[in-house]
Amino acid sequence: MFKRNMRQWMMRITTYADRLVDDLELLDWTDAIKAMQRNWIGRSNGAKVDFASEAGPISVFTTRPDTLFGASFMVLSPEHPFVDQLADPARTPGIAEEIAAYRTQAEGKKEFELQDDTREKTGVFTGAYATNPVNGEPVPIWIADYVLMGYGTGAIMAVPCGDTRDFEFARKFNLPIPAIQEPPASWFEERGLDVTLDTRQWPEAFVGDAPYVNSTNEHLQLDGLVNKVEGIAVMNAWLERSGAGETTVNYKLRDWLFSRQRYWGEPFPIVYDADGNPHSVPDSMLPVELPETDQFAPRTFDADDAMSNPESPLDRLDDWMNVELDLGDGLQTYRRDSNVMPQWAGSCWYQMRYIDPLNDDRFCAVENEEYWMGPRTDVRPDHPGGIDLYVGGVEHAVLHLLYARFWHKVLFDLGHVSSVEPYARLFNQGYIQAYAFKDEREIYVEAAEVVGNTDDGWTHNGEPVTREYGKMGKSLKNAVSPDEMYEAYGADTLRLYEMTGGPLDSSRPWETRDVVGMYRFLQRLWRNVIDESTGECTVVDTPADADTLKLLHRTIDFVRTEMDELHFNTAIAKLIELNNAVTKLDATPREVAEPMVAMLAPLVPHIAEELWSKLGHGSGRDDGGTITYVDFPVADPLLLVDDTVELPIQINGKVRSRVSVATDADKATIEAAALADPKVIEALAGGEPKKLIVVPGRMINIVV
RNA sequence: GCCGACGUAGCCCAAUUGGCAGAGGCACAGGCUUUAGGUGCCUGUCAGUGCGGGUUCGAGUCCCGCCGUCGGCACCA
Repeated sequence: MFKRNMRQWMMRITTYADRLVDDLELLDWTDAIKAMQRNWIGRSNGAKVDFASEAGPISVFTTRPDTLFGASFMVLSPEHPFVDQLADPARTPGIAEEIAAYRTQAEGKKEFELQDDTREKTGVFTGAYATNPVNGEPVPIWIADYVLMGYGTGAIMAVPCGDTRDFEFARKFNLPIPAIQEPPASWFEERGLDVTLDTRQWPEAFVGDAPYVNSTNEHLQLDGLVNKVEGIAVMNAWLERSGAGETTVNYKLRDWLFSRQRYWGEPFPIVYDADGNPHSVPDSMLPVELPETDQFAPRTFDADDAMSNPESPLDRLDDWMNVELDLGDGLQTYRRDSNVMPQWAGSCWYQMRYIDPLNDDRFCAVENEEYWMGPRTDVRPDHPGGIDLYVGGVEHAVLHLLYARFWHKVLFDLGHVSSVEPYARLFNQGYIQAYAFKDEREIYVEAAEVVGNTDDGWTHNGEPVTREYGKMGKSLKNAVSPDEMYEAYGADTLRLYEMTGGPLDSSRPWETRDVVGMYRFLQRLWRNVIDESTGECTVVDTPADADTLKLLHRTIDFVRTEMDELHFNTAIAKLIELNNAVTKLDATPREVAEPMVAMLAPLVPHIAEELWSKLGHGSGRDDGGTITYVDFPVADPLLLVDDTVELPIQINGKVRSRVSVATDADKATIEAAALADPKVIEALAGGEPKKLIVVPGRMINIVV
C-alpha cells in the first residue's frame, strides 16, 4: 500500500462553518446532536502568530497567545512544507535521511496508534531556529507527529510550562521549560511540592489561570494580570499593533472530499480539453448518466509499483470517456471526469424530490418547496423551514446531517429554496439491542443457543460463556429476525412491542418473551369487538356507563397529547388500560369501541382496519370505508373533570390521610376540610399548625 | 482527556415537570377453561428511586460531590 496525491473535487463546506454552527440555534434537535455537530465543526477562537525563520515566516495557530513568552521551541508536522528547506545537510549532516526515516515510520503508524495520547513523544530536531516575535529569542524548530498537518497551520509554538503535550516533549528531549505563570499554592500542595518557579521540579504542565511572570517587554506587560481573558486581550492587541499576528478563528471541520474512484455514483458534469482545463458540460446534456458496463472492479496493480496511477472503473470506458463537443471553440474532443460523487450527493436533497417527483425540469417546483418546506413563521418567528419531522438513527449525527445542511444552505443562497435548513425537527430513535455471548476464546457464539441466567451463569453447548450487550447484528451473532416475530405474532404485535418497550429515543434490549404481552392485548381487543366463534361483531348500541365514558375521554385526551410528543409507549399503556376496562363490561358499547379502534389505527393499522370494517364501515378504499382517513377522536372537555377530588393530606411531608373536596373548592374550603380530618386533629393535639400549605387540586401539607 | 445522555421492583419502563412512588408489559404464585397444549382467561404477591451531602413545608425530579453504564470526539495546539 502506498499514498498518492490525486486531483479531486472538494466542496468548500468550511466557508459555511459559522452558519452551520450558528443556525443550530434555529433547529428543534436534541442538544446531544447539536453538541456533536458543534464538536465536529470545532470552532475555536485564537490567534495566528508568525515566527520568522530562514524558510520564511512560520505561522502557528494558538488559543493561548497570552503564553507567547513561554514559547521556547516550535514543532512542525512532519509533512509541513517548510521542513525540507529548514533541514540543511550542510549544517546538520545526515538530517535529510533522519527526517525521511521519521516520516516513513510516522506514516506507517496505524491510526489508532497516532490517536493514542499516552504514547511516548517522538521527534527530530531540524537544526534550524525561528525567532519568537515577542522577545526576539531564537527557538529550535523540531518536527513531531503529535502535530497534525490537518489542523491549524500544521505548526505550533510549544509552551511546555502550560501545555501537557509540549511539557512531555520538552522532558523527553531535554528542552528548557521557562515558567510564565505562577500556579497557586494549592496546585503545588496537591503534588506534594513547595511553591517554586523552577519547572525542573514540576511533574507536569500547569494549565489554567494564574498570575503571569516573565511576561513583560518594553512594548507590553502581562505581569500583574491574573486571568487569561485579560492576558489574551493584551497580547492580541500587541500582535495586531506590531504586525506579528492577528486574531483568527480556526475550525476542525475540513473541506469535503467529493470524488470517489468507483462505478456507482453520479458522474461529474465536467469535461477536460486537450490542455487538461475543466469545462462544465452544457445544460442540454444533463444529467450525465453512467455508461453501461459489466466491469465494475478497479484495476489492480503490482503491489510494489509505487509509480502506477490509480484508474477508476469509468477511466477505461473510452467510448463514454471521450466526447465530441462544441463549447464555443468549434467541435473538439473532450475527456470526461472519471470520478463519481459519493452517496451523500443524493442523500443531501432526496427529500425534496418527494414533494415533486414527476417534475422533469427541476428537482422540485418553487411553490412546492415553499408549501411543504417553507419557514413556518406561524410556529415561531425564527423558524428556519425544512421538513417537519425527520426520524433517523444517531449514526448520521455528523456526516449526512451536516452535509445535508450545507447543501441546503447552498441551494438557499442560489435562490432555489425558501428554507435555510432542511430538517426543522429531528428525532433520533434508539436501537433495539440484544445480549451477545463470547466463549473462552473471545469468539461470539449464537446468542439464541445460549442457556442460563444471571445467577447461575451462561453456557453454550455446555461451555461457559460471558454476556455482553450491543447492537443486533451478524458480528455479535445476536440478531433476532423480524420475520420470525412476524410469523409467530403478526406485524401489528411486532410494531406494538417495539413501540411500547420504552421511549422512542432510548435503546433497550430485545426480549422475545415480552412480545406475548402485546399479542394478548390485541387478542383481548379483538374479542371485545368480535365473537371469536362466529366472527360476528358484538358491539352494542346502548350508551356506555358514566365511568367508562369518562375513562374513554381521558384516554383520548392523554393519547392525543402523547402521540404528538411521539410518546408511543405511554399512549399504548393508556390504551391497554382502556381495553382492560372494556373487557370487564358485559358488552362493548359502540361509542367506546369506535374511538378506541380509531386511536389504535396509527399503531396497529392492520387489525384496526379489519375491526373498522367489521364495525360496519365498509371494506376499504372502494366504498370509502378505510380507517386511514378517519379523524383522530377528540375528547369532550366536560367529561375530563370530576365533581370531587380526593386530596392527600401530608403531615410533616408524609401522607397520613385523605380528604374528598369539590374539584373547584377554594383554598379556605380545603383548609377547613383538612383541619377537620381526625388524623390531623390527633396530630395537632389541640395546637395550631406551624405551617399549612394547600395546593388546590394536588395536596395539603401540614407542618406541626 | 473533552462533550453529551442515563441510573426507579427480578426485567423493560410510568410518574401531570417540585406535590399521593406505580400506569402498562414481562416474570412469579394460585385458580379457571381445554381431550391436550399455551400464543387462552381470572385473581394475586413481593419489593425499589446508584452512593453522600444541600435547598425546600415537600425531592425520583433542583444544586454540589462521588460511583457506574452507554454514545460521540480525541496528541485539535
